[in-house]
Amino acid sequence: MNSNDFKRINPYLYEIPASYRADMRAPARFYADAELLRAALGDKSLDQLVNSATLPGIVAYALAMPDIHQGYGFPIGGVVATRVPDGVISPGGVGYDINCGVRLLGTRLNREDVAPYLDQLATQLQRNCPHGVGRSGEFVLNQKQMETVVRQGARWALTGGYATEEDLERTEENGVIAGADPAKISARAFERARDQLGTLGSGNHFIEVDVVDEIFDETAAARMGLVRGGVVAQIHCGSRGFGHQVCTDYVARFQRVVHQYGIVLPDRELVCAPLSSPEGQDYLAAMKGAANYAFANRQLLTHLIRRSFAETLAGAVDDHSVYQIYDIAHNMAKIEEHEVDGQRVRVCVHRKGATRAFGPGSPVLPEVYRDIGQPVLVPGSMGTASWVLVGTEGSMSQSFGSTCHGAGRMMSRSRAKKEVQGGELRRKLEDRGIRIRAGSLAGLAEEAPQAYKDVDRVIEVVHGAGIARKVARLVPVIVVKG
DNA sequence: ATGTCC
Repeated sequence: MNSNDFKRINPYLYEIPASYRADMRAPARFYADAELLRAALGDKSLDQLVNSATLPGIVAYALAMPDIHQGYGFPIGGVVATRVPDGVISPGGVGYDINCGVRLLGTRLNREDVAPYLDQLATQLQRNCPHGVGRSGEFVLNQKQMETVVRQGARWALTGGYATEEDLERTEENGVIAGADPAKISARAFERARDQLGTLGSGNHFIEVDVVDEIFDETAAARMGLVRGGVVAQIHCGSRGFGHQVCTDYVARFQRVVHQYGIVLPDRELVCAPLSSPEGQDYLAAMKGAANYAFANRQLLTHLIRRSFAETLAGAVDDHSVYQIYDIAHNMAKIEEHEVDGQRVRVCVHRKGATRAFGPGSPVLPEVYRDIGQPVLVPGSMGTASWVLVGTEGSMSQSFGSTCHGAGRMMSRSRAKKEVQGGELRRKLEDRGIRIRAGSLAGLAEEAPQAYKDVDRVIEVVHGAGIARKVARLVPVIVVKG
């Protein structure tokens, strides 16, 4: 594949026609500029995008966001909507980290308030928030409690005083997706995850403290309590070993039956089952359970962040309270209604490394955000900016209410580890005034900013294409990683 | 992403 295979629809959108390959059931569209197109041609992600356009029941087109990169079967940064009930659902279209997502927390503090306490705050955050591969935390659940988390998501955390009603209201789906069924989740998944709630994990997961660097939409920013120089905190993590095991289990189960449904796959990793099949329905119920676990996980991390702010700042500042701005998923499949060619259609929207971005007026948004559109949280690579956006009418009409999710990896983990020295990277970031707390220097090297695309460029594309609108740009002052 | 191979 090369750039000649693409038709340029507008300055921010390319298309591969369905005639490109005989097995495509729809065209493939890629939101990008010339440089991001060149970057994406460096791995298999665009071939994976074309593969995803062969799925039975696909509606309109397969979509790729500007931060696309290679994933399991599907590209990370892909959006595929399949028709209900005759389309398919694919675990690879969701990803191994089910409901990996981002939570943004606000404070009443500004940069000057926290400046003297940044080292102490960084240390407390690292101490309080368990991090690293396989790491367990202080919340150890029995089977019954786990099943409650599966059914209730972040709402489960109300009972222990780890959540407020406002936190839940300001979470996608109010922090709980209906229809989760613990009976569809394996004993092994439960065993792996019962001591992992309220833990960060590793890889690109992080907790950050950021300062608002620039405001682009005063009205929307004010609604979220964002002011220039204001301090916010960000959580990026997912469902830990729980979602991973659910995905593993269902990929194996789907592989055993996919041939029975007469589905021909260009890549084994694209394995799927009809939405109406027992396998499809069971996966959906299990995936919802893992998604609810992830919402609960980010909720408990919120509790630990509040504890860290209190321990560091109580008595030192007037108000150290931490409130929820929003929490979004970027690895999920959801049944939604969208308008396609003037018709309302029910579809299963697979968003893998893509964020829901519902526009103004959507009834699923909390009242405080209904007229500005859904907040969209886009973390950049380590040490670079992160963005707050809102969903638009354009995302609703063009991209099944979806937009990008991050900077997008450009260099493999192994290459980054070879080319980047973790200790040196940490020094460089610390020299720029960013407090780094990293569990592993090798892990830090894998997340080096040079291994990622330029998040500001990614944002220019989605903003320019109209599938999200800029609200605020954030820059980090503390980064905590596994 | 992931008890980075039950």
